This record gives sequence, C-alpha cells and structure tokens, in this order.
Amino acid sequence: MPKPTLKSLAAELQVDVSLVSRVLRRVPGVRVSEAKRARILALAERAGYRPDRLGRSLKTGHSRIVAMLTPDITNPFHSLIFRGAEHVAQQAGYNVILMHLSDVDESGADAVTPLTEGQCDGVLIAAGRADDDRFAPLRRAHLPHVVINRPIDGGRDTPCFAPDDRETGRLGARLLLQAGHARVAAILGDMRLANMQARLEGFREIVDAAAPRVETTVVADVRSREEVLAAFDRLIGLPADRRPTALFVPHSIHAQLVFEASLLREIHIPQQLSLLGYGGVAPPALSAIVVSAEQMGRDAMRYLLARIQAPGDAAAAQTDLGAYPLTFSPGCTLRPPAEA
Amino acid sequence: MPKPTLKSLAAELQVDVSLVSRVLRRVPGVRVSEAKRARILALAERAGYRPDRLGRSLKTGHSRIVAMLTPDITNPFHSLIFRGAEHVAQQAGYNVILMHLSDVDESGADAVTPLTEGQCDGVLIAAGRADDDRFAPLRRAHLPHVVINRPIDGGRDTPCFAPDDRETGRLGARLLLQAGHARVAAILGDMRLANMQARLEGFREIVDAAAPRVETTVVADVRSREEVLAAFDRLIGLPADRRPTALFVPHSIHAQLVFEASLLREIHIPQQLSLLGYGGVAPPALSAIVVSAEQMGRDAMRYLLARIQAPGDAAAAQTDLGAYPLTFSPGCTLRPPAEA
DNA sequence: GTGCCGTGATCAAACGTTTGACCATTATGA
DNA sequence: TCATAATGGTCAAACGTTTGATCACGGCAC
Repeated sequence: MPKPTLKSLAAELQVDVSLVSRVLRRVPGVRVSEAKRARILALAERAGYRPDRLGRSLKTGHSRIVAMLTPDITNPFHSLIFRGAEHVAQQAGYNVILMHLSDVDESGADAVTPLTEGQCDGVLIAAGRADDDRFAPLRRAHLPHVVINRPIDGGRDTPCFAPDDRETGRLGARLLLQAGHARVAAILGDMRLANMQARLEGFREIVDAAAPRVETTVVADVRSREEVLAAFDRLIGLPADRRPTALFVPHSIHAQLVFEASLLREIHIPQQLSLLGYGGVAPPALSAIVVSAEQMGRDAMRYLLARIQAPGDAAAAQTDLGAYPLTFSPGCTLRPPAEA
Repeated sequence: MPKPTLKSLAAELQVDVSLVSRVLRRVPGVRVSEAKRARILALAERAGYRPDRLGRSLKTGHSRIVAMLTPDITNPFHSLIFRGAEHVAQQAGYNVILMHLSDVDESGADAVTPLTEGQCDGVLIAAGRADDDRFAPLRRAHLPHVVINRPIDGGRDTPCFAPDDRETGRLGARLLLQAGHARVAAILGDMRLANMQARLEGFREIVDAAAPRVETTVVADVRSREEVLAAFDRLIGLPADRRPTALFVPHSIHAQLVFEASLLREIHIPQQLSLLGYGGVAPPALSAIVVSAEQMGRDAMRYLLARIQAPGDAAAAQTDLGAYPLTFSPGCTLRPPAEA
C-alpha cells in the first residue's frame, strides 16, 4: 500500500482534501459534523497518516530545519555548542543540519549558497574568519543567521553570541600573575581567527603592564598538533633562568595536548609547571578558563528561532548581545614551583 | 525584489517554464535555439536564480538530506563517526541532519517518526539498544537506514557497520595477559548496550581460560562519571596482594577519565599501573585499542547513499558487512610494574 | 414570500518544480 | 508533390499541502 496522503484519505471517505486537512490539523473553527470528523480521524489513525513535510513546507514557506556550520565537530567546544543548540531546536520541533565548513580556507562558498534554496529556515554560524565574505549569500537571501563563538564581519550586521575573547586573555594573564609567577608564557592558536587575536591582545595588555617585573614569552599562530608540541618543547627547553613557570594555552584542544605532552615528558603539573587552559566545560584535572559552550549554543539557537518566527521583531533585532561569562575552573593549583 | 523562480524567469523572457527548467538543468537533448538558451542562462545568472529545493524535492521524491542519530555528539567516538559520515555526504551533495537520541530510555520514538515524513532520504543510526523497537517506523516507511557502531534488532533486518565488540574484549584481555600481568581488572560501561555486553563476554572468555593463574576483577554497568571514579578508587584501594596491576577500560570517555583520575591520585601510569583504553582515534598518551570511528562513518554513509540511489540493488542489500579492524595503539608500555 | 444567517461542506488556486505528451513550422527525402 | 522528420518550442498534469472564497440548504424572523 502506498503512503497515505490527504488526497487518498479524502478519496476513500468521499470528502474534500481541504476538509481532511483542516480536521487533522484541528484548525479552530472548522465546521464539520461530529460524525464526519470522527471518521476522518479514525481513518487517518488507522492508515498511519503523517503529513508530508515537503508539501507542507512548500506551501507554508518554512521547513522547520535550521543549519549549523562548524569547523570541526570533533572539537569538544563545538560539539558542546551543537548539543546545546540541537536540544533547544528539538524542543521547538526543529531539526538541525550540521555542516562542516573550514574556518580559514576559502572553499565552501559553494556549501553556503545551497542553504538559501529553501531547505532551511535559518543558519547558526560557528565557523569562519573575521573578514569572511562567504556568508553574503545568506544576507542577500534574507535568511536569518546568527554567529556564535567568534565575530564575523566585525559584528556589524550579524548578531553574535561569543565570550569576550580579549577578556579571556586578560583573565588568563591576571590569574597567572596573581598566583605569583614572574616568568609566564602563552601558546596561541591560529592567528587568522579573530578570537585568537583578541585573546593575545588581552594577554599582552596585562603582562606588558607588569613588565619588566614579569618576563613573558609568546608563541603564536600555532596550528597543528605538531606545532603545539614543538612550541611546548621549545618553552621547556629554555635555560632554567628563562624558562617560564606558568603556561597559558587558551585553546581547549591545545591545552589538553600540552597537558598530555607534559606527562610524557615527565614534567609534573602543577609541581613543576603551572598550566592554564581554556574550554567549553570544566576539564577534570586541568585548571582552565571555561565558558559554557553548551549555554552559548542554547542561547544562540533560541535567538535564531525567535528571529525565524518573528522576522521583523524589533526587540529581537538587537545585534549586540553582550558577552559570555568567563569562569575559572581550578583543576589544580596555579602556584609557582616552590624553588621559583 | 522577490526571489526569482522558474515562473518569474519564464514570464520575463516570454517562454514556458518547462523550457527554462530544462535549459537550466542542462538536460541532454533539449531542443532550443542558441539565442534563447543564451538569454535564459544570462537572465538566470543575472537574477541569481537558484532552484528551490523544496519544489524540486516534492516533485522528484528525494530531498538530498539524510539524518544521523547519535546518543551524544560530545562523545569523541560519535563526533568522529559524524565527521566521516558528513564528509562523504557533502561530497555527494547531501546534507546531514544530526539528532540526539538517547541510547537507553524509551523517549524519542516521537523523534524518529517525523523522519519518515519525506524530509530525509535515509537514516544512519548510531544510537539505540539491541532490542530497540523505536526504529520500526523507519522500516514500515521503507526509509533506507543503516546501523553503525552497535547492532540493533540483532542485525536481522538492518545492515550494520560495527567493530567486533567481542573480539575487542578478547584482544584487551590478551594484550594484558601477554604483557605478563597476573592480576587484571576491567571497568565496563552501560550493560544495557549490546556492545558492552559483547566486550565483557570476550574479555571473560580469555581471562577465564587463564584462571586460576590469572586473577580477575570486573566492575560492570558503570554509567556515570562518578561511578567510573568510584570503581577506579575501589580497585586501587584493594589490598596490595589483590590489587590489579592492569586495568582494561573499553570505553573511550571512561578510559580518559580513569587516566586523569590516576594523575590526581598520583598513581603513575604506566609505572604503577597499566591502563588499556579504547577509542575511535589513537590517544596520545594512552595505550588503547582503536577502531577508526571516522572510517566507519564514511563507510556507513557511502553504503546508505548507495541504497538510497539504488533502492532495490541486490548486491548492496547484504546485511552482513563484516567487522571493523581493531588496532592496538601503544601509547605507553603495558608491562607490569617491576615489583609485581 | 422574501431576506438573512448559520451549518457543513466544496472549489480552486497556489507554493516551485519536473516531465511526458503534444503542436506548429520548416527542411528533407522519395 | 506528398509524406516524413527534425526543429523549437508549448501544454498540462503532477508531487502534497494550505487557505481564501464560494455554495447549497435548512431554519428563522419579518
């Protein structure tokens, strides 16, 4: 037996499809006899009728699908964002298309355009550079979109949910200085990304103010796993009087990597080196600045759905959404080594 | 200006929509004068025409969307599966809806049914129990679906891509025994899941055969973070003559958790305790059995797309897809402590 | 008897696309 | 010269749904 449709139900009951449609959707105020309503409902139930989403979407103009763009779902920060976002979406009866889109290389413009083809009602962007023009098609198509975790296009047009990355840098520096370190270092990730730049600026701001009392080494634009390890080895390989006693790694994966590398190198944290990481959720054994990625995902999705459902809502159209709270998760002490 | 459609283009050029449709799709053998074809292409380009996916899908009967069900995208094993799957899908011009679906509780039947409503062409299932009946709607709707990582419904109807979990258990036991351990332990996850059961069975098979030469302790059905830590503490709290010298934790997250807990407890791995984990990708500092989750994702998606594109293909209809290779990633030695 | 209202429905268009069938007009072959 | 074929298109239905407009009819008031 073929899939039941409004038409097939209507034919079987000898009524008009429009009546079946209205009865099954329980539109308020349909005028139908109780007998007929009962027969319609009974048949629909018996036949296992489910309205076809495509037909409905074509007519109504929305698909109850949103898309999310991520650079790498394998990154715990991003999977947390997704989990939060998807949960909110599911509650609201929306499905989420998850697509990978590189942060940095220009490929993928061809992946964005299809999103404007009616299949999804909005886009949550968690990928991309500051000066990214790959999202222009979304704007042109007036497809609601929201940015998360990193500002793109300078935050001008697109509402953005993100932590204050500059403050992250400041906070990291302050925590290390307040703990009493006199030689600190930082390993920064891909400097093509605006949030990395901001973290570095914030960090610099504080440590520069403390110079020359505090000595600082920065390794920036570290992208691959190998580069992280190389940077770490370089820092711990410095002569003892120049070797940092504390290390700030404001990137969740890189911090974890450094943590594990230190184990293999038999450098004990926190006894021999203080390590301050970063992440979307408090890591068990690692001190870190954490910002709730999952909460960001939830909030961004809620906002996106609101914009979808009330396109012209002035109150919702604010583009400055404030910054996300940074909390310090003290996995282990940040105090400097005793002999320092 | 409103979004250009076939109809609006056709109206502007005073031609029939069908002609525009055929020209823009470059269907082979359309009979049209070069002049008119050029005008159509030019206008479409100029107006930024993009075919509406909903209209097309409604007509053609497929949406170029597939869904994937996962228990938790935050789990690295599952995010790797997704990354592999999504990559293949994107290459083939498909988008992937990612949905969370609990492995164990019965909720979510209402989340599966909407997938049969025409919005997606197939489902990749990476969630669910062995005796799960929540997927019956997919079968009834004849919606192609494939299971990954764990068998459901005994693998009867649904093709399954998964590692041989029983062999994982065996391999783990063998590795520890061959390294020379005489007291081994294992911490097993949620025993409601078929793959956990299989891992335990395989492990038991080997260690039981080695008894009483080898002493074995098993803590099973460990579900939460807290239970993992409690199990670990219980094991290392045993009197020295009964304390295991090696620990097998065939669950990627739990293994990582134990690893970090051992650091906090100042129990050095591998000097004081051998730890053998499990995962979808080789962890840097941890010895583990690894099965390429990303490869499984790729293969499963390729297979799913093949079934979608050739529904009745007998060759593709095989339901026994063999098992995934298990490889041993020696992060650090598994040799027993010197004094043992 | 006529006008009006409420009830219980049907009609028809529309969303944007695809696709098989059909129809002029002109060129070709016998 | 007439049939045939190729050329350049158009027509119309269909996918499944939603929705404003319309209609037949009985009852009621005047």
